Amino acid sequence: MNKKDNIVRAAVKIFSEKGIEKTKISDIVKEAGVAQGTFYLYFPSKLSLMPAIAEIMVEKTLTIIKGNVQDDVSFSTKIEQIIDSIFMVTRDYNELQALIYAGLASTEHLKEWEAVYNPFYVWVSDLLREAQSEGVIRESIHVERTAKIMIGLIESAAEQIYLYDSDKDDQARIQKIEVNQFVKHALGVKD
Amino acid sequence: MNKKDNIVRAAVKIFSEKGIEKTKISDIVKEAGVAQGTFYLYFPSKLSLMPAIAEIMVEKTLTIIKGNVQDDVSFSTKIEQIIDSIFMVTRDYNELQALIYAGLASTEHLKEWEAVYNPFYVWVSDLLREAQSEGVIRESIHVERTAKIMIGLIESAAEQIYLYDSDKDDQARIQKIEVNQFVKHALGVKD
Amino acid sequence: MNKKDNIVRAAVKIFSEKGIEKTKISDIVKEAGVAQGTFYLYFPSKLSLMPAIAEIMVEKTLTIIKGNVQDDVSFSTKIEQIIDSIFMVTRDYNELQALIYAGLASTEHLKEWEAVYNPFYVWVSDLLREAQSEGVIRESIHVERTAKIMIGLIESAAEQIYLYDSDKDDQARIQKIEVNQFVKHALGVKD
Amino acid sequence: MNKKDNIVRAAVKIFSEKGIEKTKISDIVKEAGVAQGTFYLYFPSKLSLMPAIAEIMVEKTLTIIKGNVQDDVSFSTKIEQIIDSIFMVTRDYNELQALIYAGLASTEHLKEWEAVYNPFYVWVSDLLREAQSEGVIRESIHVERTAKIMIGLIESAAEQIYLYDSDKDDQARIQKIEVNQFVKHALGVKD
DNA sequence: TATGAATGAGGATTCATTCAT
DNA sequence: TATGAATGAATCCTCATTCAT
Repeated sequence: MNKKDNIVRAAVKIFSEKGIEKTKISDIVKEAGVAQGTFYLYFPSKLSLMPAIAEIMVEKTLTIIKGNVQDDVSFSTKIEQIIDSIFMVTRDYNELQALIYAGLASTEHLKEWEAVYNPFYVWVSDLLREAQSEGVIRESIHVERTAKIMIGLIESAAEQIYLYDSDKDDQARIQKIEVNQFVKHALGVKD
Repeated sequence: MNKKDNIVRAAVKIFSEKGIEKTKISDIVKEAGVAQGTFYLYFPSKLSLMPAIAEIMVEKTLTIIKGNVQDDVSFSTKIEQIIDSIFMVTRDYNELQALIYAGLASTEHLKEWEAVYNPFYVWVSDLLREAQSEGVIRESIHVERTAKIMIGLIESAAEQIYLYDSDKDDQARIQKIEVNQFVKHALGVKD
Repeated sequence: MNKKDNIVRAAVKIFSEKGIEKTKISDIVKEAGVAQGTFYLYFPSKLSLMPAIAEIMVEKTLTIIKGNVQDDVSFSTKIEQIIDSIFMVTRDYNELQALIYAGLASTEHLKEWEAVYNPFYVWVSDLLREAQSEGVIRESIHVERTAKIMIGLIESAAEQIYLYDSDKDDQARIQKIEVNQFVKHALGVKD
Repeated sequence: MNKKDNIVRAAVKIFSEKGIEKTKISDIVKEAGVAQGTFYLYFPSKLSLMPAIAEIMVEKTLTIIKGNVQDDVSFSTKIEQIIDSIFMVTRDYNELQALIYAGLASTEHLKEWEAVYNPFYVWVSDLLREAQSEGVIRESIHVERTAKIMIGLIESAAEQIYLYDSDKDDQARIQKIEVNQFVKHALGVKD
C-alpha cells in the first residue's frame, strides 16, 4: 500500500475521467484514500504528477504491446499487432495522452519525458533492426529514427480517430488498415 | 486596431509563453491592451479562444505551404516541400501546436477544430488525388484518410525534433530526410 | 465609502480585538463590508496592512495629544499632558502597538514606518525647541534626538503598565508620576 | 547534545532570521537536527518557546552587563557602562528582542515573562538603591519603578538606532551620549 | 525518549465573470 | 462598444499536531 503510487494511480483514473483542469487535488486524494496534505508530501503540484503518469502510460502501452505481439509470426503480422495495440491504448487513454502531452509541454519535464518514453523506442528499434537483418524491410532505414517516426505516426493516426470521428470503432478499423498499408510500404515490408 | 484580433493575438503570445492553465484572462487583456470586460464581448470563455487560435495557425501553415510548394515540380519534390514547410511552422510554433491540441482535447470544440483544420486536409487530399490520377502514387491509397495520416506523421515527426532533441537544425535536417523516404515509400511514389 | 480605508479601519478594529495571528482576512472583509477578493485588490497580504495601520495609529496619537496639550499652560504642564495622552493611547491600543511593532519588525517596511512616525517626532521636537529657546529646559539638549528618546521612554513605560501590571489604572497613575519626574529632571525643566 | 537546548538555540536563530509568524516548527526542528515529534516532547506549542528564549536573552544581557560594569567606578560611570552594554546586546539581538516582545504580547505568558525579566530589574534596582543611600542620586526616586523605566528607556533608545538609522555605529555613539545625559539628569546624578 | 510519515481542519488566495458607468 | 472595480465561489496549500513504531 504505497501511498505515492496510490496517488499516481488515482490521478490517472480521475484525469482520464474529467481532464486535468477540472480535476481537483481533493478528487485525487479522495480516490487514493489519503489525506489532502499527503499529496504534497510527494508532489508539489498537479502538473508535477505528469512525468510519473507518463511513466505509467508507457509501461501500460509496452505491456499491452508485449502481450499482443507474438514471437512466432511474420514481421508483417507484428506490425499489425503493434498498430492494434497502440489503437487500443489510445482508445482507453486518449484524453490522458493529450493531457500528458500538454502537461509536459507546459512544464520543464521534457527531458524526463524522453527518458520515460525511451523503452518504447528501444523495443521498436530492436524489432526493426531484426527485420532489417533478416532482409524483411528496406536496407536504407535508420532504425532508431524510424522507430520514433513510426510510433509518432501510429499514435497520431489513432488519436485522430478518437478525437474527431464519430463511429470510433468502425473508423478505427478502417484507419488501422490504412496505417498498416502506409507503414508497410514505408518500410518496404516483404510479405 | 481591431480589438477581437488583438485579443487573439495576445492570447497566442501568452499561451505559448506560459501554457494554457497558467494563463489568466487578465494576462491576455493586459497584453492586448483592452479592459477585462471587453474580453467577454467577444469570447464567452478562455477555451473558446482555441478555435480562433487554431484557425490562425492553420492559415499560417497553409500560407507557408502554398508559398513553398511549387506548381511546376514533380510530386516527389512537392512532398519534400511540404515536409520542409511543416517543419518550418513547427519550429516557429511548436509550443502553440501542443497547446492547441491540448486545449481542443480538453473541450467540446472538437467539431469546430475539425472544420478549421479541414482546408489543410483538403489541400493535401487534392494533391494526393492528382498524383494518384497521374499514376505517381499507389492506386490503393485512400486519399482523404492518407492525407490526415501523412499530415499527422509529419507534424509528429517535426514535434519530436523540437520537443526533445538538442541540435535542432541539424536533427531536423536528418529527420526530414528520413520522413521523406518514409512517406514516399508509403505512398509508393514513382520518381 | 472608500473601500481601501474601510479595510484598514476594519483591520485596526479586528487586530486590536483578537491579535494578528488569530485574525482571518475573512474577519476583516466581513467587518469592512467588502468581498474577500477586494482585499487583494489593495493589499497583497495581511502584513502589508501594517504601514497603513501604523499611519492611522500615529494619526490617532497625534490627534489625542493635540487635543490634550493646551497652548496656554507651562511647559511642565505640557509634559504631563503628553504623558497622559500617550498612556491613554497605549491603554486603548497597547496590543495593536505591539503588533505593529512586530509586524513592521518582521517585514521590510521599516523605512515606511519611520516616515509614518515622523510627524510625531517633529511635533515634540518643536515643543522642545520652543522650551529651549525660552530657557525652560537644558541648553545642552539635542532636540530631535531627545524627542525620540522621550517618546520612546514614555511609550515603553506605558507599555510596561499594560503588559505586566495588574491594577492598570492605579499603576498607571503612579507610573505616570514617576515618568513625569524622570523626564522633567532629564530635561532640566524649570517650573 | 541536549535536545531541548538545541531546539531553543535553533528557534532563536530561525526566529531572528525570518520572524515568528513565518517560522514553521519544521524549520526549527530541521535546524536543531531533531525529529518533528521531538519538539512536542519539550514544548506544547510554538509560542511556549518564548519564555525559554526570553530567559536566554535576559541571561545574555545580564552576563554582558555584569561583565562590563565595574565595581570600583563611580555611579556615573556605571550608568555609562550599562548604557553601553544594553546598546551592545541590542545591536546583536535587536530583531530577536522585537520578536520576544511581540511573541509575549500575543500570548498569555506574560507572568512568566515578568519573572524571567525580574533579575535584570532587581540588579538595576539594587544599583539605584545603593546610589540613593550614598546620596549620589535624587532622594525622591522610587528605585524599582525607575529601574524599569530606565531599562525601558535605554532599550527603546537602542532599538531606535538599530531599527531606523543607517550609520548604526556612529548614530549609536551619539545616541548613547544623549541617553547618558538624559538619564543622569533624570536621576539627578552628582558626579 | 525519539522518530517522521501522515493527517485534515483551517484559511489564504485566485481569477473567471459581472455590471454599473 | 468599452471599461475595470468588485465579486465570492472554488480550491489550493500550509503546517501544527498526532501516533504507530
